[in-house]
Amino acid sequence: MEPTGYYSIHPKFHAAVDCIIFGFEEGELSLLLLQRNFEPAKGQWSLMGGFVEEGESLDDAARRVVTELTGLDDLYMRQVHTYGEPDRDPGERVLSTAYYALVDIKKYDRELVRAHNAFWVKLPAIPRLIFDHDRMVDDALRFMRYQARVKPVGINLLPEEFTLTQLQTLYEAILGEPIDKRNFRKRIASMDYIEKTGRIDKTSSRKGAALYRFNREKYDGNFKI
Amino acid sequence: MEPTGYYSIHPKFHAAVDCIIFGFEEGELSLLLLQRNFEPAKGQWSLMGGFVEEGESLDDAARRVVTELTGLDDLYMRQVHTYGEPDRDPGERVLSTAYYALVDIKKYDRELVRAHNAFWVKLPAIPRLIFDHDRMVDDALRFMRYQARVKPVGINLLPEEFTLTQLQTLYEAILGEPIDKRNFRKRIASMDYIEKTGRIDKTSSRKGAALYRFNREKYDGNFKI
DNA sequence: TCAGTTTAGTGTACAAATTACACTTGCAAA
DNA sequence: TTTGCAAGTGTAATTTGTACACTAAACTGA
Repeated sequence: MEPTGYYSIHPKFHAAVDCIIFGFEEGELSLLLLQRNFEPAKGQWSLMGGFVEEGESLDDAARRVVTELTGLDDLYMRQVHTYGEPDRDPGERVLSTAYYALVDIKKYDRELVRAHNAFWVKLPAIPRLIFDHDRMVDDALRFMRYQARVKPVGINLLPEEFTLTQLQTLYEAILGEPIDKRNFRKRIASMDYIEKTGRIDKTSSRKGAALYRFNREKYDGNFKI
Repeated sequence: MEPTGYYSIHPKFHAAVDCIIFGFEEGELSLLLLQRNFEPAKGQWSLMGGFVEEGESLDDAARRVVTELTGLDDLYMRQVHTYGEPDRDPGERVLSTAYYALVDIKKYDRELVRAHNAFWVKLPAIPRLIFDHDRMVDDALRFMRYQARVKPVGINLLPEEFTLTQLQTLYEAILGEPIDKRNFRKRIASMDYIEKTGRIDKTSSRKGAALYRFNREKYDGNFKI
């Protein structure tokens, strides 16, 4: 179609994806981080990442990388930002696109995670990360918080069925502030796409708590931004 | 530092930036678009774009590209998204990062724009664009609208000093809906970082309208979101 | 000079949304 | 049967957002 010479006078670069993998447990957000037992930056902490391959879209690369580490498919992932400073990777020039992923922390493949020398680290205890990964985490967290304020994305961090107390604790963790229980439940009650399953969770209280579920069809029908 | 072999087994890609350049005139948002008199896709409409060069960051590349076209420096620009589908450019594989820029439409360099065969096109009249540039415009517009709702970014589309009527017309154009004049002025009055200059604009009314200015120091001091 | 035209500028009442706040219920274990 | 524990529930006050119409100033042209 076009003369390939048009493109070939311009440089090419490695393209990578780095994934900020969020989990939720014990009332706190966690990240799945690698203590790198491989080069470059062996021994240091980093995000899970990987290079984009021929014929693979950025989104697919990000998905592949998270699946490689967790064994999970069907992930909620969103692109955050692309980092393109010439010296951001001290080895060679690499353009890296950050994605965040939301994961049900009960479900990941422990073997795969162990094999990668990866660990869930609670947010306040995040160690210093290599390159510009600290900044990626900041940006992803800000973006995820924004999205959680306007869409029920956080639900992807919980199991299929969850109690309202779990949901509230999750939102407190995401937003970083306590929420009034009655106001919270009033708001949830007004969302018809969060519906009672009729089943009861007995693990965390003697009385038992009603289990709820996210109804995607009802939600998509409403599309309140 | 690291063995370069680590990187070299992975493919490299062209990296481009494409810029959604917004202007504001006669109560409407416009985009600065190219009617391409060069390959590829000669004859079709596209965004202004360019390849990322060695040693140049993504942000710098986007800035350079907009400056090449408009002669303007000191631009308000934000990264929108990176598009990485393998076949998005039918010529060769190119990863493209979209940026939006806000430009005072009174100030650009007409010679440069003419030389590039570029034209300001009002939003509702945007033609079909090449590749995935339509989607880039959609995404940029959505992102810019969101930002305009929470920060006074739109002010970058106006001259240094502006009347409240201009500002209201701008926000009506950005949000795509009419705004009540009294409520609008009430809201602006509560923002101490939009301050009267004491000067009067006589061009658009016999009575004359007070000129206002954005005070960055006061705004940064407040950091409301 | 006076009537007409044009845009700037101003306040109040109502509705809606958000916030603050404390006790009762049901169940199981001791 | 008593105790402990988390689940579940309503109302009043405040804040925020929305609807709405006239006067003021200055120039123009008859």
